[in-house]
Amino acid sequence: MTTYYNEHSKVFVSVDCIIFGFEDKKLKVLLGKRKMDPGRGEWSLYGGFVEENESLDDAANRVLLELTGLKNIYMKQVGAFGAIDRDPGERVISVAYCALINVKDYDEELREEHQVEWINIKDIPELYSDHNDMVNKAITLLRRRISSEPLSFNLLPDLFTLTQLQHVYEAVLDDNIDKRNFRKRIKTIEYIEKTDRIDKITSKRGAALYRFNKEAYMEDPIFKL
Amino acid sequence: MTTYYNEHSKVFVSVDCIIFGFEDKKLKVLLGKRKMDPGRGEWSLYGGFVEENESLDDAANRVLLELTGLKNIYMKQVGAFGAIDRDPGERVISVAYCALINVKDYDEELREEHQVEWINIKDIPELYSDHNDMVNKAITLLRRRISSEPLSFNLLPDLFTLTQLQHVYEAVLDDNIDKRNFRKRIKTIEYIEKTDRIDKITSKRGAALYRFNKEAYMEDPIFKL
DNA sequence: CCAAAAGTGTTCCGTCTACACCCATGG
DNA sequence: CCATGGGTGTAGACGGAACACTTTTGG
Repeated sequence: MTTYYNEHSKVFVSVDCIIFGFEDKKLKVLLGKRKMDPGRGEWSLYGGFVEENESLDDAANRVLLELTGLKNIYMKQVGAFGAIDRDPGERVISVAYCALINVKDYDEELREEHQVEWINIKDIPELYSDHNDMVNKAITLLRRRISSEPLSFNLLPDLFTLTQLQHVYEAVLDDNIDKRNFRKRIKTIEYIEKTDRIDKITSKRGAALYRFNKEAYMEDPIFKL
Repeated sequence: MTTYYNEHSKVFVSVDCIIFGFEDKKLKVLLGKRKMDPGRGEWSLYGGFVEENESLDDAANRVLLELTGLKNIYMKQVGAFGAIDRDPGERVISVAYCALINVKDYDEELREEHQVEWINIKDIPELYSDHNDMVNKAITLLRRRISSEPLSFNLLPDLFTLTQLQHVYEAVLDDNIDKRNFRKRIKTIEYIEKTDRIDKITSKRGAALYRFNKEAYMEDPIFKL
């Protein structure tokens, strides 16, 4: 093996996942208590080390799969965190990734098995290492992007009501939205399609179910809400 | 030394700098030909390895200082690049950083000594490894941010004319801007202050010089242009 | 005297915001 | 029959876009 860079030092690289879910009209993050040293017992994001045979993105997807059993999930890099002493054990540079999942797709047993919990973003405790910074940066990015990219649908089932969709925006942006104005805007977006299905769970009258037509969006990928 | 993570592998981590400058009404990037193997002779960003005694941000600032002699420069992380084979030599994960400098602050001799050149972003050649991806991502971020953060001033001298400022926006956004509308918006921004100095270099009539009052901005850091 | 860049207002149009009532149904 | 959430339109305010001429002065 040719060794070009021997005079330099190698470091551990990890990935940490900020996994967002939407439940009970609130934006939540998956957090657990660390099951290893250093930092055993502290609240923490779920993460893992990057191995030789995988890219950063692959590592993030593997970690997400390990935890949730879910594949082909929306994931985006949040940034690299590289303070010297960020990890109390050894030098570890970590790359944070943000994922958006539909809470109902996550098997409850698997969640309990990994001992992670959905924590409201307004009630996030002090976390291990710099994980609070990671979560805050992820929230900032999510807020900035949710109005210019069709991200919200990742937090909902395939079929959703307009009220649910509005609640997602209200939870992410932490602000109230006028119902009529919201629905007016949705009507102008062709690829948010009304289906003939009716949701009777959350209302007596029943609410029309909509779907995001990804193919139609892809033909003209412009999103503004 | 306690070793917690021995079962995992370490990798080299580098930083690469996308250094933007504004010259001749154009947005440019500092590029040079690689002076080491692998990839010797290929066009490339300027970079360096992250050492044990420095954070990622420190490493990026050190590399920038090595190249330009400049300190306290606006720098922002662009993202981590971690494909397995991105470096043809060995596994190297690289974190890209974007810097904005005033071209006139960069000593020409130092520039020639390092054999780097200002290349118009419209004429960027094929670059080493994934450096084209890094540059493209940096440009995308810069475009997104220049209208909501006071970045443009970093590309200009302390005193600048409104025409110069407009040219910066036109170069970054690659679009023409209406002069009257532009100046109207500038007038509403209190912390872009007209000075009593006149620039007689680029016009016979002379143009008023303005400055960005960072202290005034910091008191109420809202920027919208 | 003329070329070259600086400087300056108004009108129009589209977009965003505020706002309140009726509808359908399950219990 | 009533409590609960679903669904609908209009008017006024505001902000962005289009647009052309006068001023100054060095050469």
